[in-house]
Parts: sequence; C-alpha cells; structure tokens
Amino acid sequence: MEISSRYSPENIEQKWYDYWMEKGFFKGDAKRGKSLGKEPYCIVIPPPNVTGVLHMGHMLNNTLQDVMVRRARMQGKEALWVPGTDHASIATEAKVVAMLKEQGIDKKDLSREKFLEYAWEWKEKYGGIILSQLKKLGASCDWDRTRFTMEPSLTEAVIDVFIDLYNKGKIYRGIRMVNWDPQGKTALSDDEVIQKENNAKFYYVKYKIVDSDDYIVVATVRPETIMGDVAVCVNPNDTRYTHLIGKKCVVPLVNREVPIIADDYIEIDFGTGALKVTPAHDKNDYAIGQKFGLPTIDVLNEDGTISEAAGIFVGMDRFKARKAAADQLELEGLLQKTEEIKNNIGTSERTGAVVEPRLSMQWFVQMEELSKPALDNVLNGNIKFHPEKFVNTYKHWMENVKDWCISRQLWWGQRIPAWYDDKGNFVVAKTKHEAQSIYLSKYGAMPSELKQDEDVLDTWFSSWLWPISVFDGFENPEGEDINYFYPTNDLVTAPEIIFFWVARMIIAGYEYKKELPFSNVYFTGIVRDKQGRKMSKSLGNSPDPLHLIEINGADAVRFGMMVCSPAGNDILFDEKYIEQGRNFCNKIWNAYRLVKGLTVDESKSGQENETAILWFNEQLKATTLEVEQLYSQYRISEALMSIYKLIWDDFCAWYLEMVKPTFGEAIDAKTYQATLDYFELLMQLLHPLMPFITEEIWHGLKDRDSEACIIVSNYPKYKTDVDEKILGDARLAFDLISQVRNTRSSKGLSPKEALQLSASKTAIATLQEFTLLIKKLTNIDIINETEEAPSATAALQIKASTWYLHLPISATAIDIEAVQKELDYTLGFLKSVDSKLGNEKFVANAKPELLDKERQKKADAEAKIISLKKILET
RNA sequence: GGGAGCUUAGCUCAGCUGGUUCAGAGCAUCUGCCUUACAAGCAGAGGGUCACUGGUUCGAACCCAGUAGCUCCCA
Repeated sequence: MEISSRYSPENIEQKWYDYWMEKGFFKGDAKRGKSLGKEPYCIVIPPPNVTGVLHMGHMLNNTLQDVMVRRARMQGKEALWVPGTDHASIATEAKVVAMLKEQGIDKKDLSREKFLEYAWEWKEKYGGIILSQLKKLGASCDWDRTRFTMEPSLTEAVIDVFIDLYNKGKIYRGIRMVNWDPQGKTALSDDEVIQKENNAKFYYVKYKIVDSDDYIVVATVRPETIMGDVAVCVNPNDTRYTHLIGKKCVVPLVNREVPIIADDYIEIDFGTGALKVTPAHDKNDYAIGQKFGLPTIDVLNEDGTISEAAGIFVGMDRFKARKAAADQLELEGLLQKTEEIKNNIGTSERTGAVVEPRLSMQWFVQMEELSKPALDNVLNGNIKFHPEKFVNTYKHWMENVKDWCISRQLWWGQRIPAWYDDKGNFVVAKTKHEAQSIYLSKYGAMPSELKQDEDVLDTWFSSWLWPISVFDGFENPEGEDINYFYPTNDLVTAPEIIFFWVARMIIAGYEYKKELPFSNVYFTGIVRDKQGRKMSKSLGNSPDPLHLIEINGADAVRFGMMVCSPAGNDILFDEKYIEQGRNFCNKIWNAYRLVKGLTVDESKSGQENETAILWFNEQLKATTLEVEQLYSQYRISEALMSIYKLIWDDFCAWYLEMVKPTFGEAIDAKTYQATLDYFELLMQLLHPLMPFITEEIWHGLKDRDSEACIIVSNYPKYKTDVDEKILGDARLAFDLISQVRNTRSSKGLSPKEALQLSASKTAIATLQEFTLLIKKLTNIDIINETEEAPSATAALQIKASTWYLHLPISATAIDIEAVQKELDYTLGFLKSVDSKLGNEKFVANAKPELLDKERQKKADAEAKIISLKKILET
C-alpha cells in the first residue's frame, strides 16, 4: 500500500463527517439511554446569533463543546449536544431594515405583518449559515434537534413565562430612565450598553442669577440638553455657592427661571461644583428631580432629534444641536470657556449608536427575589464555574442586581401579551379572547377595543429559558427528554455574557424547574490577535475560520485553538498554533505509515521488545490517568499537550524507535499486535480533540465491523495502578541514551560507528531490562562490567552511577571543566541538604516523608560526589 | 469612584496544601544533520534576580503588607 508522506485532510474530513451523520452517531436518545441504564450527558449550545457568521470565538467555544461531548459519548454516556440559534431582535431587525432599504423599501411604509414576512424570509435564507459552518469544524451536534428561539414551542414558553411572572407580581410596567438606542429606536438593558472612552468637551456656561448681575457657572458636556434644565444644584457645603442657595437663575437659550438647590450628591471638585439638573436626560438628575419634586422636560425625540418641548433647534440632530447650542451660547456671551476632557459614553452593543438616557414606559422583571436561589447555588458550589474567579464577578452582580428592562420597541421577537383599552388600562393574557374575559372580570365591562402592546420582548428573555425550552420543558414538563437530559452538564460560554445569559438561565432554572440548568460553566477567553487586540470585523484582524479549515484541516485548526487556550484566559491567537497542529497531524500520519509498512514474521519471538512493550503500556496508562485528571479540572489545553507529548515523544520518538526492526527486517507478530493496540488507544485518547484523522487511522489500523467507529468506541480507561518502577528505570535509560548520543555528537563521532559502554555491576543491574534497548538506540555493541574507571572513556553520570563510553583515541580528552562544574553544583546541593537536616527545627517540623526524601537526596548526592571525584582523579 | 484579577525564558502559559536533583512545558531562536515513517523531520544547545520593596518562616515563585505596571467588570 502506498501512503503519501504528507497527511492531506481534505477528502478525509468530509467523508467521515458524512458517515457519522449517516450512522446517526450524533443523536442523543432519552429512551435508549434510559433503557440501557446509561448516564446522560448534555450540552446545550449557546445559541449563536442568527445573523452571525462563524468567527474565531465560535470556533473556540464550539470546539470545546465538541471535545466534551465526544469524550462523554466515548465514555459510554448518552451524549447529546443540542444546537440552535437565537433570533437576535435588534441585530436581525437592523439587517432586515437595511436589506429592505437597499430594495427601496422603508420599514415605516410596511405593516407589522408584512415586515415580519420579510424577516422570516431573511431568516430562512441566511439564518442557518453559522450552523452549517460548525459542521466543517466537526461539531457533533444532534442536528435533528436544531431549535430556534422564535419557533412556536419556544415562543409559547416565552409568553407563558411572561404571563406567569406577571401574575406572580414579578413583572411590572413603569416609567423609568432606560438606555435608549436612537438608531434602533428601542430601549436596551444595561448589559447591552458598552461603555467607551470618548473625547469630549466641557462647556462652562454662565447661568445668570435672577435680580443680580452675578452668574453661576455650570460645566456640562451636553449643552444641547440645556433646554431641559429645571434646576441648578450645588453641594450644601460648598462655600462658594452658599449665598446662592434658594435663589433663582436663568437657563440660557430658553430664558427659563429655575431654582438653585443644594444636595450632597454634588462633588465639589468636579467641574465648577455646580450641576445643571436635567431630569429627562440623566439618571442622576432624574433622581435629584424626584427628590426635589422638579418637573421633567424631555427635549429629545426617539430618534435623537430635538423635540418640540425644547422650543429651539427643533428637529435638529442631537450632535448638531450640541454644536448649535454652543455657538449660540458663545454668541450671547454666555460661554465662559471650553475644556477638552475624556469621559465614558454608553454605546449600543448592536447598532453602535450613542445611548441616550431616556424616560419611557417599559416592562421590567423584578430581579431581587428571583435571583436569590441562583446566587446561593453558585456560592455553595452546586453550580461550578471554571475558572472559579468568575464566582466573584457573579456574586457582585447578583448582590446588586437591577430590574431587567425586557421590552424592546421592535417587531422581530415575541410580542408582549398585554392588551390595552383606549384609556390605558391593560390586562395580560395569552390571546385577545382571554384578554377580553380577564378585562371583563377586572373592569366589569367589555372594552370597546383591546389593542396588543406594540413592543416585543428582549431576546435574552427567550434565551434564558433555553436549557428548558429546547426540550419543550414548558409545554410538556414531564416529557422524556426534559426528564432525562435536564439538568444539563456543562455550559461553555464567554465571560462577557455571564450576566446576559448565564445568570438568567440559572435564575430561570430554579424558578421553573426548581433545579440548576447545568452543573458546570466553562468560561472561555476572548480570542485576540497576537498583539492582544480583540478580533473584530472592523479591525480586519480576524482570519476567516473556514479558510483556515480549508487550508489546514479542521483537526489542525482545533488543535491550534485548544493548545493556546488555558481556561478562562484570553487567547492570543497566532496561525503558528495551527501550523503546529498540522505538523502534529503529519507526525501521526507518518507513524501510521511506518506501522502499516511493517512486515510481520510469525517465527520471530520478539523477546527483545518485551521491555519496550511493558514500558509503553505503563506510560500510556500514566498519561491517560493524567489526562483524565486534567479534563476533570477543565484544563483542556493541558490535556491536549499531555497527549501530544505522549504521541510525539513517548510513542514516536521512543517506542517506535525501540521496536522498529532494522531496515529490511520483519517485525514479530506479538510486538506488531501490541503496537497496533497502542496506536489504537492513542487515537481514541486523541479523538475528542482531533476527530477526523483519528477516525481515519483507527479504521486503517485494523479491520472493523461496519458499525464500528472510533467516535462510538470505548474511551481508554485503566483500573490498575501505574508501575512507577519501570517508568523510573525508563527515565534513567533515556537519560543514558541521550548522554551517549550527546557525547557522540560533541565528539563528532558518527552514529554509525559502534561503541562500547562500561559500568559497574550494580549500575548495569539497575538497567538490566533496558540494556538491549540502550544498545539498539545508541549503537553500542558491548556493555562491559567494570568497577574501575577505564581509560580512554567519557564518563556519563546517571543519577548516582557512572557509565563510561569508550572513545577512539582521537576523542579522549575529558571535559574536566564540565565535570568540575557538576561536582561544584552537587557539593553545593549536598551542603543545602545537610544544613536542612542539621536544622533541629526542620527535623522537628517537617513531615516524615519529607525527611526521608531529604535523606535520600543526601545519600544520592554523596554517591555522586564520590564518582565525580574519581573521574577527576584519573 | 467601587470591585475582581494579573505580572515566571523572546512569545503563550504550567507550577495543586510553602520544602533545590522543580525554576518547567510548548512554540520561537541557535548549531549539526535530506540517518530508507516523517526537513510539516531528526540529534543537540542556549535562554529566567519567578514585576519591585519589605515582612512571616528553619525554608518563599508560592503566605502577608506596600509600590509600580497591565486587564476586566460595575458606576
């Protein structure tokens, strides 16, 4: 069989993905799981935004989920990974509006129904892109279960939950200062607002004191809101202004007389110490307004233009109005000065527009009580966060949780099930019909007309139900799936949505299932470029993941993502990592070529390979256990690195070199079988991380039944303890081997020239099992027994014993300096051990095991010193 | 302004309850090799006052305090 010396993933990956799909290996089945008594293992995907295309963050996130679910599947659990997307109200609506605009259609000219038709059309066309991209990555989702937050069952769940919470008094409607996105023309929750540093100007504006020629100067960054001023506020302890408190001043531009009030909220040192109070346009001002019973004058329209109420600049955009107001003030001589400053402004996560604090009537969820069990169960460890540090963040947020604004002034989403009469009375009900009967019983008369709320619910109000709603757990609380797969096991997500989503899912879990939605939350890092910048479309610093897969193969890309992503740390992505993955694939592939190219000779005993086989078995066992440990701590990158080294160093560099027959020779059957078995186990160990190449090789190694695939094979597992003795001996043998090779290379001796070794009887005895291997791997033909240092040799120090490599006369010069250095180090080391052992407090306080260890160190060091001195004497 | 976290080789990170044969890994760098599985490879090598300053301790990269720098979250 001719196999290429380079691994080419292109055909292999598609082939196996199709095959897995055809065989239905990705399916999770509650009935099957239950009847076979299997443990369920479930992940629900953090539903990607339906408008999204695959980016590096998705790659990282979904590779991790795939690793976990594949491993669970191989461990014999009934594994299920539920895929899906969310409807992303704002983002999708913005996309659809933009698309319509290109076609010359204005949203304003469309009815709600017509608009939604377009939106659904758009969703059908583009909404599945991201999921199909995940398939290229190898994601083993149960695609038949793909859910969407706006499909009927999930929508019904949202509406039912809204009604339920309303009836429990947990949802209310009220006028609040909300974050307003003037571009999306909708309210946003606090979490959808991103603070950005901004260069702004402080305008120092003179407010004339009534009945006086005096002025009070107010510093503001927002002169366009002056028309909404209803007071000027100073700190009562600010002696500069004490005489003005209680007087009135004149608001410039509109010449309105307003009071000068005092409150200790004002920071004396900030600006001029005098604050203009604009309750309609600032959260803190609003609070002051409430406290002092001041009116509110809303000078902005919903699109961010100046409103009628302002009296001037009506219809002008807010930023233009800022300039206009400043110019006007300047003209009137009321602008004392300006000053450049840096401040933070809120921007909309979705549209990027500068968010406007705005008073409006919105729906809210009362969070304080609802969040209690969600906080408790994270703090007590029922739900674990990885890394743990996020518990702090979570705790802080939950202890200061604010009510959640859930209404959005959009059409794409679940419409709020509230019904209004023409007087503004309302009832909450699932249908108009029900609304009418509730209305009747509530208000004692039939309404002339009931109109449903125009607004829809926040997308996260759908997503927080996701772990329940994907199993139709609201519709059918006793359903087979929800009972079997809920609570789910692991959630993998980005820390930036810990509040948006993770916290709220936990809340919903306890509210509606009286139980946690998942046991573990793994927070990934943010994918950055190697300069540490967040990857983003606008920076253009994000590679196209599909292109990367095309060029390098999904396995290499997965390797690259996993190897540089320690839990919870941001990852500084560099294509070098993918190259490393590609090289790794090639390494595995060539090992496979070697093994497949061997011819077997049944007549050979293979006795010389016994040690190699025994040793590798223990090494494989040890690493498998270590990997198990690492997985349980969610240290995926370290698990991968352990497997990498096991395959590359232990298997390829040591084991295969040990058992490889000399050129042209055949291998014995027993060793060949052991090698195939090991290779198979290695592939299984690696499969969750690199699914395609492992499946390919696994099939190539042995003849398989048609149903057998690595993806559903049994994950390597060991019950017996590791034989530390053979691992320790192997380390010594490897040390000796590399020292021999090293000496050869430093003396310029060809590896082809056979040499001899000498060592004491005891030294040889320690490595008895490995002598054949040592000879083979270093091209040594004879090992002599000697108690004295032979001449014309290089001394190799292996722990406490010395080995002598016989050299041709031309290369006999001993590196005295190196030996002396070694001796000095060892003497120093012995001294520190001695001083420790001579220290009464140490001997009294240290644990007995530690004492033994120190005594052993002492003995070893002493032996080493003796042999080093001997070398120097000769 | 409040809170959390980070600072270990050129880079990305390990280093679990303090104990020098633990200062480590991968990548990168350098040297020598196309040695019949693999140059996407093999054999070697160099590289760190564990941010800084004090303290606790028989002993500190690890614990404590302070300083500096960086990051994130909240206002």
